[in-house]
Amino acid sequence: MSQFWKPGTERPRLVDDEEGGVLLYTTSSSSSSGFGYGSLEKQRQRLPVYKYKTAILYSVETHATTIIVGETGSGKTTQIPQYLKEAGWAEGGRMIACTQPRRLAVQAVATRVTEEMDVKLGEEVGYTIRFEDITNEKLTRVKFLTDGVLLREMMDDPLLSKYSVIMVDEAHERSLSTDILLGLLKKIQRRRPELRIIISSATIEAKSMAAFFNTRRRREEEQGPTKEPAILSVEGRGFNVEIFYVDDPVSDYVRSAVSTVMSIHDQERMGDILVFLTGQDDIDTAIQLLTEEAQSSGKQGLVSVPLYSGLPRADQDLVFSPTPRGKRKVIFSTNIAETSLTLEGIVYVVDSGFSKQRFYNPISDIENLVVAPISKASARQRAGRAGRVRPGKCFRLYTEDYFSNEMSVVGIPEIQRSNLVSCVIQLKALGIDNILGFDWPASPSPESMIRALEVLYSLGVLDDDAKLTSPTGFQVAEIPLDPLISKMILASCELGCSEEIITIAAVLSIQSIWIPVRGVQKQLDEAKLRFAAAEGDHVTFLNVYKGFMQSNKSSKWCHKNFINYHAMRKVIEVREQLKRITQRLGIGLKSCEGDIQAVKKAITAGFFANAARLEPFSHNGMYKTLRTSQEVYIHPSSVLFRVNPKFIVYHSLVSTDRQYMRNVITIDPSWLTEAAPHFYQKQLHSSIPQ
DNA sequence: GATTCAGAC
Repeated sequence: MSQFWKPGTERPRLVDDEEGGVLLYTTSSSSSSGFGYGSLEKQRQRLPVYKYKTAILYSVETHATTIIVGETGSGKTTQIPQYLKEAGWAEGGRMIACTQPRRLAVQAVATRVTEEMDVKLGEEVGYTIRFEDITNEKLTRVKFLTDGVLLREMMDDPLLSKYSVIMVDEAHERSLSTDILLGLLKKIQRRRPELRIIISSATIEAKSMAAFFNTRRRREEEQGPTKEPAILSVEGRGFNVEIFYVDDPVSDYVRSAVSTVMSIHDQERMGDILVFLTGQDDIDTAIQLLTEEAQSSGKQGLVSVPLYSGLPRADQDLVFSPTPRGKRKVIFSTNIAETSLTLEGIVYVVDSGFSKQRFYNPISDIENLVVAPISKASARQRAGRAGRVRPGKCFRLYTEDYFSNEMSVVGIPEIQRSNLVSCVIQLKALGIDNILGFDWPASPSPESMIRALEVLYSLGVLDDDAKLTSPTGFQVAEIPLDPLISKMILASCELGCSEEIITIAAVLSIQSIWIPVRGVQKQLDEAKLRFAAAEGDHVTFLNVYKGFMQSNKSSKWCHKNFINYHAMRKVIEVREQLKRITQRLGIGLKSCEGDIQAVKKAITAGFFANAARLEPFSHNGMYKTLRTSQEVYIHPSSVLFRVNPKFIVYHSLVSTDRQYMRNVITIDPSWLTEAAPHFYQKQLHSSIPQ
């Protein structure tokens, strides 16, 4: 698909864009290979953060916590770890850590810093992300890592004692793992007064971060660093972006976005356009509309490109290919372009004012994906995307009055919108007993916490005192997956089908192994039938995995069978990791040699709470969950769709117009009481006929 | 016969 590349020319490079996003250069002129040490050093000194070097180092020396407010392009991410290193914070066997929310950013920043320091990656400077540890225990002094990896490291070293300074980058994004990490770092600080924390954040969040880390008590005699956090601001290097609003609210933001693109193309000078929409549906509709309108009005020179994370890699690459001469590229994107990817050459931004967000309802225990208004912070971030190469313009498809008076200042932190089962078990594993009293940067609702505790208790992971059980609780915590999946893996060891179950676990932990196609639905269904198992989707995954391995992991084979090759590579990676972990836990892998009943019993051992029963006289395939008698249906993508077996266990619910069960297997209801007698005791004689 | 924003161990 990358037809814009000439063979033999350089492919795009990943380069840190100073804010955790990744900028993809396509021109060889920005390659650093042409620069010697001297000019790299000059480049470093030209970054805005350079002027603040002394102030930053002084503040870190004298304050337990320093908050750096750094705008786009300030250079904070690449420079501050180097300043700390130069100032001696990595001496005496200590290390400097810098966390990022995203893997790609970790790799890009680490690579950039090794170039600037003229060292080899994995020696003095290294990085760790899942599946990839490019560090050397003896040599590495500056380490970049995802915040999720740092959380995992705490399981072995709860006080993170090998680090002298921990810099948490992009804290304003308030991702789940960043918030957990911040809460834990505050606790560690009390035990390790010598530890320094640097939090880099956007303006809007700085004050609340400072309040959170302010542990100074009145009249307290202070020793060591000041407890009250310091706040330092570093200006960015973005260009000015002029903001335009609509006069009246728009009723259809997709249509409105398309007509805005048309008028930009008509009236504004050259430069690419980035349009923020909510999902694949919006994006496909918008591209179709734009094509039609351009055709009917005879306008030429527009090249529209979709961008969302589920897009196959080859199609994603189109976004980074240089815009052909005399053409204007229009990128229709989800939120992926707001923080995760930085696009070069964008001069105009069209902001719909919406994004899809996950919300969790602890009462019904259902996670929903809904189109919701974005925050002011997001709107500013989106607008900023227009000012990276020259002054730009941002067209907001909402009124100025709405922006000023109705938009919330910041979004709801992820921790308040999520199922907390994984989070709670992680805290428990770190010895935090009083989960409900944990000091968070933003507290999740008590209902969510209690629901998580209930689920973990029902899995046998927590005991009556809400302490981790031994060995089950500790083992489940050790496995980096949803605790329900981890429990399934542990059960499979006893049932002698762990070889099969870790394959299923790996498939369930990635989005989808099928190619997301529209229009060729029929072929996809036929391909699926080749692997379909009467027992259900999980067993079907085993058939797919077997076929993939027999094809010698062939991408051609995947293509032929409508299977996502990259997803299968990931399945293999996760599976390898699970293999290592089970070995470490001392539970060997065993195959059940085709005894599918054992496999289904293991699945039931983890997912017994997700059991449903077909309504006796249902003509439309209506099921009711055994636990809450909720109305649910088998998802049309399941191999058991329209088969409608009497009793099933599902992996997850997706709710649209109905509640659909995704990934289901048939079960014998007696396995439920076998797997979780405590859970199904009451229902034993009422809802489960024996 | 209907779809899943983004991210991570």
